[in-house]
Amino acid sequence: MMAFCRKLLSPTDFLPLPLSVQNSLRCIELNSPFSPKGITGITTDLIKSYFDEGSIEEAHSLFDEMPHRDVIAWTAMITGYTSCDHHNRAWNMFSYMLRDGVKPNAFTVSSVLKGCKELKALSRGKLVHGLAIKIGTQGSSIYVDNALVNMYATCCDSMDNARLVFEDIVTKNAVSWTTLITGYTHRRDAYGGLQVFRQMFMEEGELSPFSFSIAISACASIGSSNLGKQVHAAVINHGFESNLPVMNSILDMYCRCRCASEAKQLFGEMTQKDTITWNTLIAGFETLDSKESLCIFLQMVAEGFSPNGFTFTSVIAACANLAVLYCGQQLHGEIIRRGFDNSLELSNALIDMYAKCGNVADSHKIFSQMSLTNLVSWTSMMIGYGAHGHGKEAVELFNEMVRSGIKPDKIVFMAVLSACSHAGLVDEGLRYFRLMTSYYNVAPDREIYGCVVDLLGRAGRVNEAYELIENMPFKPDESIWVALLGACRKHKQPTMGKLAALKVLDMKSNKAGTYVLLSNIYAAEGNWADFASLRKLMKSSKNKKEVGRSWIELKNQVYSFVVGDRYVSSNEEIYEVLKLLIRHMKDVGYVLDLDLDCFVHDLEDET
DNA sequence: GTAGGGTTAG
Repeated sequence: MMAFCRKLLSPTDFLPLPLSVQNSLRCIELNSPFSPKGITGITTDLIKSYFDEGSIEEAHSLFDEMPHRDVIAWTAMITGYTSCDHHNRAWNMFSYMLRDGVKPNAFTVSSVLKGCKELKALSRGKLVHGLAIKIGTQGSSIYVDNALVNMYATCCDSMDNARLVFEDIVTKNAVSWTTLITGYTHRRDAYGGLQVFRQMFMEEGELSPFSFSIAISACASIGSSNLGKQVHAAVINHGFESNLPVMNSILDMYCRCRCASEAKQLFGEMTQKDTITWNTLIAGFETLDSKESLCIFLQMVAEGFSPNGFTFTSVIAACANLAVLYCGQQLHGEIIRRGFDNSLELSNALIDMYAKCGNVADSHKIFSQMSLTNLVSWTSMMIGYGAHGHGKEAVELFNEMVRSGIKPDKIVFMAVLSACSHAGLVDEGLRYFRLMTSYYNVAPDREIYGCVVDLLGRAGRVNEAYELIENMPFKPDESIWVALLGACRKHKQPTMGKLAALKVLDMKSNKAGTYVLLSNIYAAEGNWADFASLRKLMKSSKNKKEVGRSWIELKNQVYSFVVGDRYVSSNEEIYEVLKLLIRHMKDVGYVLDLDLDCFVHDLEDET
């Protein structure tokens, strides 16, 4: 015992120790040897300090040396391990505690349940639930009840249990409500979450800003600005407008519901802003208007806010969307200067950016230099290869990924199938389509079938593509027929093309492009009666084909233009570059597809 | 001396 105290009080330990631990030791000095906490209490205090500083091993050895460990000390260890994401060590501590005959209290039970929740370990959670009933903590501690709801709401297939425990809570507090709403929302049942949110008002439950943020995030996840606006109004009515996380989630909701002007207005009216506010707007505009997203980024820096990894991930994605290589490279330099270049997510965004800017070699350079990769890194690299027609490299990368132990998901299969499709590796692609279910146990969905239709269609195997559509376990949607129609157009298959076009129009799709393609087919087969009636229909419905837009980056400025654009034509330098590009395309053997494209443009001019 | 819920990435 004396040796233990001497170790604790040794002045040589003071200097390298974290500040909070030093403070605890000073407290011992002040109180020792007649500390009111007792030596066990002071040591527990120290253990907590070590965990707070992330010094796990120090906390562990201190606990090992404790001559007497009470329930509070054990619980501090369990909580400490849980806070450092060492959930299995927390569970082991709990087992040792029970083995030592120490009776857990409500603090212990709620901490252990949190660990079960993090591990999504339902069976362990159920054991603890049983124990909680046995020792009488369920129903007597709101912390235990809420932790049970949280554990069941997070584990798979146990939402009913979460609901049962929740309904049994006599005095539900704000945490109980928020936990249940979060449970539904995080398992992608936004309507379920919003229903509980509504129930909370009806039962006059305790309101808190937390429940408002999660309800808003539920509205965002279903893209309902209508519901989002209602919750926004409730936020104002209940005086939560001054809560920054709530306002940030409303901003995110407007962005994700594609309400750009509402988002901009709210942002302008917000009196308080933090990095998350800026990042939310920048990330939101990355998909809504990438150029604007870059402008907001400049504004953020000008106003003295420090961009972080999230910020750079969004602006790099914006550069990818705009295909502005020079801008992306400058930002990459800034990322390295600021030391964010070892971020996994950011490296993934850079792989995508370089590939979309036509520089797949630099994508690979980033990919190969990454110390840590995940499924997204491999997928981004495969998408990059696929888009550049390097199907073989994409397939090799897929095999390498599987060898490295990463389990493929649906999206990586889409990347491989698309890469095979663009490189004409039809049989290779079909092999992966088969392996997907038979070997990798990934269920193909409608989008995967769309990829396979595209794979067959691009190669001109339109009949096989049609057969696949007819036999797939889903009702074909518009995009699948559009893919087949595109293939028929490319391979000049008017009969199948007519069928696909009629299917698209059957789906009440008012896509003018489909009308144009169908009328082209009628014209080509000399069916002038149908051609004329379709053109009449197009004129009456005022359908206009969305204009195809191209862009060119010149001297750090992006110019966007459409066919016959006078603005671009008047800029001599751009015109010269375009002429150069066309000459280069002809030199490498590209033949302009004039017959159909001119027809489309003629029609556009007329409508 | 030990316990809880929310907002930003293929």
